[in-house]
Amino acid sequence: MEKDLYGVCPFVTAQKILTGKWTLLIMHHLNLKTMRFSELQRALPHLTQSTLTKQLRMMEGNGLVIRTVYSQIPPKVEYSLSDLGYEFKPVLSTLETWGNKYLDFLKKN
Amino acid sequence: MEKDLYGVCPFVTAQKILTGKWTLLIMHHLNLKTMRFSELQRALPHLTQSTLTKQLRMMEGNGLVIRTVYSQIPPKVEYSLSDLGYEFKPVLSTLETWGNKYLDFLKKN
DNA sequence: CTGGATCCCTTATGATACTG
DNA sequence: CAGTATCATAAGGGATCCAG
Repeated sequence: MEKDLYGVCPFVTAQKILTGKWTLLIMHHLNLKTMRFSELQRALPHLTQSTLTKQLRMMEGNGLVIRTVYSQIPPKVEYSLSDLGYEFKPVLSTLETWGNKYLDFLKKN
Repeated sequence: MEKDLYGVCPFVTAQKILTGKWTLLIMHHLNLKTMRFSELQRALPHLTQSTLTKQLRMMEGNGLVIRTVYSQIPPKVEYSLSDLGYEFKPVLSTLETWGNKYLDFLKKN
């Protein structure tokens, strides 16, 4: 990832990482456990295969996710969080709490 | 905001809210204090006027921001966080921490 | 000062079909 | 099983100009 002038602000940086429409959801699942590609697909039925692949590639490129390939037939690929990815956990927690408050808010309105 | 089937998950909800490229940054500033439109512009020199307006309208629509108009010449409009917006504060804190870790990571690589 | 109205462009996302 | 390739579309963001 390039380091431009805007990139010195933690919020701008965070925002960049979170742009992907499914990033948070994938982070959440991988935070619970390492998963295979097909497991992620089942857990996220609203993504197409190609979209999921792109998201994972992006997250891998950003250093959030580690991709482990087992050379065998049939192929097996596992996705897990990097150290940086695990450090994201507090954000997931607070975000989950807030997301639920927001859902309550929506119900009342 | 519509309530579709996906909207029962706090992460999906949160992701929707955070899609805006500048949402986090605006939240951060408004979390510190109520600001006028022109103050926000100065604080965020990389947004055009029209983009800032759109972002704020979106955040207002999402219930994060409150827009107060003072009927006077010249016009004065203040933006502040709603209760829901203030409850977002823990997310901002954890995100800031993580963003800084990420920046450190980038420096080393 | 605070925005509205347009037009344009890039990027993100999705559908579909094919492959080692 | 885990992708790739291609094509199509949609949405977000930005530039510019106008206005109460």
